Amino acid sequence: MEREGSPPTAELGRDSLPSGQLPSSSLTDADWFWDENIQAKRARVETIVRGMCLSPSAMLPGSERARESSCYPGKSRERKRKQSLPTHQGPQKSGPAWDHRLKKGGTRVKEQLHLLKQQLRHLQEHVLQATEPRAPAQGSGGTEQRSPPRAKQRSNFLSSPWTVESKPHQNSNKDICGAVKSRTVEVQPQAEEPMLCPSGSQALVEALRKELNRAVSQAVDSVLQQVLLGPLRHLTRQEPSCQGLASEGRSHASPPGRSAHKDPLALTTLPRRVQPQAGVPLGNSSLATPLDSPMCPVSPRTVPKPYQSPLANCPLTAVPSHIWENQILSQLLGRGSDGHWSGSPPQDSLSQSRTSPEATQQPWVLSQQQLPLSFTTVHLESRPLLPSVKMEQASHIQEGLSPGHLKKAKLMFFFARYPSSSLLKAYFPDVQFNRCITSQMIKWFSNFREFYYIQMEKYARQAISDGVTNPKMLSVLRDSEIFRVLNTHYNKGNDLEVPDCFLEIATLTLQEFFRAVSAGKDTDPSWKKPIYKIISKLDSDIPEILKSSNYSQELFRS
DNA sequence: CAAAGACCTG
DNA sequence: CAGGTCTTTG
Repeated sequence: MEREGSPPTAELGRDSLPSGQLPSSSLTDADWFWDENIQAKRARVETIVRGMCLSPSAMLPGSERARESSCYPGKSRERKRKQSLPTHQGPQKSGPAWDHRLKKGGTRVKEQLHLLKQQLRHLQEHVLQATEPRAPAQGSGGTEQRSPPRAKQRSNFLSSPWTVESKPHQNSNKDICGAVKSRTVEVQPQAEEPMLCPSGSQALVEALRKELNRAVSQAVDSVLQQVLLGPLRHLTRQEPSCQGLASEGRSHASPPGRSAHKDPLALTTLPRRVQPQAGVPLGNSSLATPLDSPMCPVSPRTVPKPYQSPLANCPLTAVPSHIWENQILSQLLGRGSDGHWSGSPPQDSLSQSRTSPEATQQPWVLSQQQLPLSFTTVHLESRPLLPSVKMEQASHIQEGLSPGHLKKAKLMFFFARYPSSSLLKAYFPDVQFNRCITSQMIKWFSNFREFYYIQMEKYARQAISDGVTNPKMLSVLRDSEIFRVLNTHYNKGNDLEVPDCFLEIATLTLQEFFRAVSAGKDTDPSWKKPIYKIISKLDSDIPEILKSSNYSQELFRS
């Protein structure tokens, strides 16, 4: 009872920021090198194939969005602390020797590679068959534009005054949602491109065939390497602009007590270092509707829908491809591998950044934007071709929790502060839940909240001592100091663009703390409880992409 | 009384 | 972040 009031206040001095830390270095040189290398390969393949058939303008949004996160904020990152998770998981720890797996997997994978190659060849033939009859019919005139402009997605981040100014380095999230891109699957849709070829010129077809062959082989190689080295590194890139789509239609829930804050200044949370840029209406944009992007729908604490309507614009709901991809990788992997080659130093990242926009695309994203019909066709068609190797699809279900899981949990915190255990289970399909695991995860979120509330209280008090009187003056914007702190804590690697809904919640929380403290409520031992209660009702739906088990792995490696 | 959380500590 | 304690809740 009594311990509630005192302790937090003690350290609320504005100086006690948990900053000044080092980046947790988890990338090995080898990882880097291979990744770049493979990216380059992919790029070439894609370029070739596309160059053959597509009118250049067709699918490119026009800007190449450099997604290389090369320039991290020189800022201090979190304390580098070993992520001690998998180690001491007490009871249900299975301590597999990872390197073993790798070795064994090596040969097996090779065999599978051959298999794959063959199968892909089959696929090509299918493709050609599909192409030839069609080409003459089409004639040279009818190259229609098959890619609806992707402006819609882009507008989200482009139009955001804050995104632009506050996080120039955060470019991991350009496209729409969707997260994982699979080298394997990706090639296939490309292979369908010939349909677009204007004329039925034999030469073209012939050339195409050659290139296809080459491309496919390369792609397979790439996949193999990837799989052996760092399966999912950089594979996923969260696209938050879609979170809103994950739910019904309430794009704009405004919980009671939440209102638009139109104050031109967000004093406390706007650190001195922020100079409003010309033309960027910093504060006057209402927090409630910062972007045209949908807000996270605030959902009452209900059971998460296991599957969102596939009718949503957001391709991330294309679950099938997802699973599909899992299967492929699983097969190649045999089981998750953790191989680290020792290799050459990193290479130029130029080639990569050049092509990164496409490289970042996900198969199912492509499918909707660029390959309306063909993708599904190929996709379905090719499926049976693959594996003679059946594999338990949910292959890498592990018992312990990996650092990747932790990362993912943190990202999830942006959407849900109080996830139920069932929600957690739904979002960690690759985790074998038991009592310990569950409580550990719950504990994680408990810790997350702790940090969160401490920060909120701290900044609220700071605002008060700074002379702020109107809670509406407070808001958490992307350039706020508190935002930086939070982002650093929950999203170190900028794996995800912090969703606007989180900013809203944070703002609200901040204001609530402000009100409470300035009203002197903090003398009450349990004065925070009402705030907790409010916040606990404001969890949003979590984007489906986060559900992917691959996502954890990807995060693991990055 | 058990479970869920907050809070404290290391 | 994990462990432990203490409260609260149902």
